[in-house]
Amino acid sequence: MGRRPCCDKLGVKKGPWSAEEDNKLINFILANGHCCWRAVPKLAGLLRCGKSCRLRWTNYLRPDLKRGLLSEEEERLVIDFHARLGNRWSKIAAMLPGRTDNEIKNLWNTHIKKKLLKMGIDPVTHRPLHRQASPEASPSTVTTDKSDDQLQSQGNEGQIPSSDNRSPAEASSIDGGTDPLMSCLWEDSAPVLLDELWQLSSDDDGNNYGSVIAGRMPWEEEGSSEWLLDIQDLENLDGERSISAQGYPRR
DNA sequence: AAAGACCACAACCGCCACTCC
DNA sequence: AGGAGTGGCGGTTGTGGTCTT
Repeated sequence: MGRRPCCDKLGVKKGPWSAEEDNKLINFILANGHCCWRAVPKLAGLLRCGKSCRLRWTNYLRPDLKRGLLSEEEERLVIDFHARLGNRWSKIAAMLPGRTDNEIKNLWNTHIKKKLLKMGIDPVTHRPLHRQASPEASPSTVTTDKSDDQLQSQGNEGQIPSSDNRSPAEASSIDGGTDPLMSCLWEDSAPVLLDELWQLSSDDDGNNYGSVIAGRMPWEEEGSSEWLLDIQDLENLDGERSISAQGYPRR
């Protein structure tokens, strides 16, 4: 097709966003919304491409974003959704309100993957590593002698022979068509029914994940309005920002 | 205290899907 | 029908902070 780049490289700023740029983008979108991302930088007076603006907004500036580390329960959800969906970060993120695909992807690559490996669980297939030594143990062709790098580059392709990027678990769920959680996910529905779905669904080994979510869901915890404070911080550009250039206190 | 290694995460890149004309 | 434009996704990279030697 031969498409144009999303922006002509000339005169377009790249790299980390300044507080002033953030402020401009926030003010513009809160006032006007974003009808067309390509037009946003021009209208907002930013020397950025629309794609960069969209990314900055969705991954960092969006008012409904949660900040800070994922709770253990959120982490567990990510692991389970990954087992079912593979590297479909946006789908996974959609089930965790206030979290972005980028955030979850980063978390997976930096934390969870290592954690699972440490526990002897293959982060790709979500099966015990030693079980994969036997040919019939896993539908995957992954073997234990693969390095972490190989697993990474393999992504979820290693577990998915078909071209549609489905994990074996999700493929079987879809083919079976009986998993309410999966049907919810595939229908892109909001996570409002998640509690019930967790209670209904159980994994291959019969574990009932409903018990994991016995109490409040992670996103019900307080702090969902912290963005207001953050925006106020951004608007206070003359003073010292209480948040770092990345937008939240660093570790 | 300094240097190098390692880690975490924001941002970029390239591709794909969808819509419009 | 198919080209062009746009949004969105997943993989990767760059950068700054922290840790280790």
